[in-house]
Amino acid sequence: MEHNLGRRDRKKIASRRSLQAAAVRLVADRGLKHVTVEDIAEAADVSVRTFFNYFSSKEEAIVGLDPEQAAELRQSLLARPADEPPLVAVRNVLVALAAPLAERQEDWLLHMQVVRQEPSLLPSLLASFAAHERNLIEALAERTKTDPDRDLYPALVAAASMAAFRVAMTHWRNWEGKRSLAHLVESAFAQCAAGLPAPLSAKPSSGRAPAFPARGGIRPGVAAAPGSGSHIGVGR
Amino acid sequence: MEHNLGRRDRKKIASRRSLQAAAVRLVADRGLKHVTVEDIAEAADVSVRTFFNYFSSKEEAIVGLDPEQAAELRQSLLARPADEPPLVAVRNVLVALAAPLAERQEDWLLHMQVVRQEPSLLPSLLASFAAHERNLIEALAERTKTDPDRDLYPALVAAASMAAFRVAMTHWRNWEGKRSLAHLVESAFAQCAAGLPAPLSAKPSSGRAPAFPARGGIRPGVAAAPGSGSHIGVGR
DNA sequence: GTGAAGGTTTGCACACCGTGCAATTAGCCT
DNA sequence: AGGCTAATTGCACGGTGTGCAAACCTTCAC
Repeated sequence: MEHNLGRRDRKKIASRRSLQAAAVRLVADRGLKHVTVEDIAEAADVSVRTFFNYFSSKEEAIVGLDPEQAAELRQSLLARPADEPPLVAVRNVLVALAAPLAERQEDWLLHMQVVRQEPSLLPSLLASFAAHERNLIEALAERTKTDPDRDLYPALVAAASMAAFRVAMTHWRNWEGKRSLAHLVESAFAQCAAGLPAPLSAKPSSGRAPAFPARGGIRPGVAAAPGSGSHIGVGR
Repeated sequence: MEHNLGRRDRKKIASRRSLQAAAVRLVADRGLKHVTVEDIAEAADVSVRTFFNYFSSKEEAIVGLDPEQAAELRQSLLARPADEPPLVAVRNVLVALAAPLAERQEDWLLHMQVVRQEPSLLPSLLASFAAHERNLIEALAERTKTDPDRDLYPALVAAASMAAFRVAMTHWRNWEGKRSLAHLVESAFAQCAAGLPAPLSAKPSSGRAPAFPARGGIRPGVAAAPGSGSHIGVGR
């Protein structure tokens, strides 16, 4: 899949990967603030200037944003059978995307851990999500033959889908991979497709019964929940 | 509401507002790249160093992230009657929040226009959304008595709500305020609550006539090209 | 009113970031 | 081999963001 490329392009890919890996590794070790671009460049054995030929910032190197992945997602979505409702089609694509992701669990969990521990990476991360979302919107608009500038629908489905995926990823990390990512994604989509009814309350069949929780508490009793800090940095 | 503060605090607020206003105004004029922190500080008549006492970056000054607004949102949500389903409660809070926002349409549309024209602001903007989302998650978890670290539900509702609001805002801007923001928000939430069914199939009772003001002379340059290169600045 | 206490503003120094430019190096193709 | 093209590198330079200490307000107590 990468073997019909010349040495030049292979080196390029290698350099990029090397820089990304070095960035993640160093930041995991020392923390973002104690890693300079010079450090990363040195670890990848290239000049600082070359680093900036690949990435326009430290953050970008860590977040990654694979350009070919975008096109692939779009293709996958358009390839789904036309009789699938949009939300189902997106779900299937994302579930399929989750499989290979789960194979490299270790890498991804480390990656996500770094992002969690470094709030200042959040802006970049979310921006990359936004890029995927735009991609999704266009693909959905094409699929449903609606105008994304006039109609809420494609933007809504895309936003809800990304939200579902993001939430699933976050919980996957919280459980440290002990629950299947695909399962979490499916669960999230199922709840969205059901209109996000109140939990624990009434069965979906009868109307929105406001008859309420009664606080049965299905939650597993496992204590834990170390006070998850909720600092979010806005800015650089 | 601000009069029981000493002169000192009033000056602080004034400085902050002044800096924000100057930032937005200057960027709207010259473009982000041609505005330095020094320019902003000068326009607000404070030193550069003082600017950094208020904001940690240019971006933060523009995006804004009002700290008191967060607490207010949380309060509003907890104040909703307990028999409202979570999604409805959030919708009502956000619709209420949209009203005062629509009053200052001009300011907000300018603000949003600046953000749209400057993709490198997107990361910061999304991060501020994320901050609100975390806020929402905690409030929802409290309301539904679920553990946000173990249960998908509060995170899902929060994410979907923010998505609905964000999409509504975007479309509001696309229509330049010609459609009521509150209506758009309600419409978005209604579609979410219905589970985002495929469009065109079942028409809502009150048919939103898709007969649109055919793009006549409205806004020439805004809508970026169809092939809108999904370039999104990730990073600084 | 006066002065101490505590907060804010400011200048200065300094490290890091990100980019344009031009020279050099290395892969590619005939 | 030798020209062509693209990547790498060094250098210079302006902008960013922070620590520190001095100067400068408010506030409050006396």
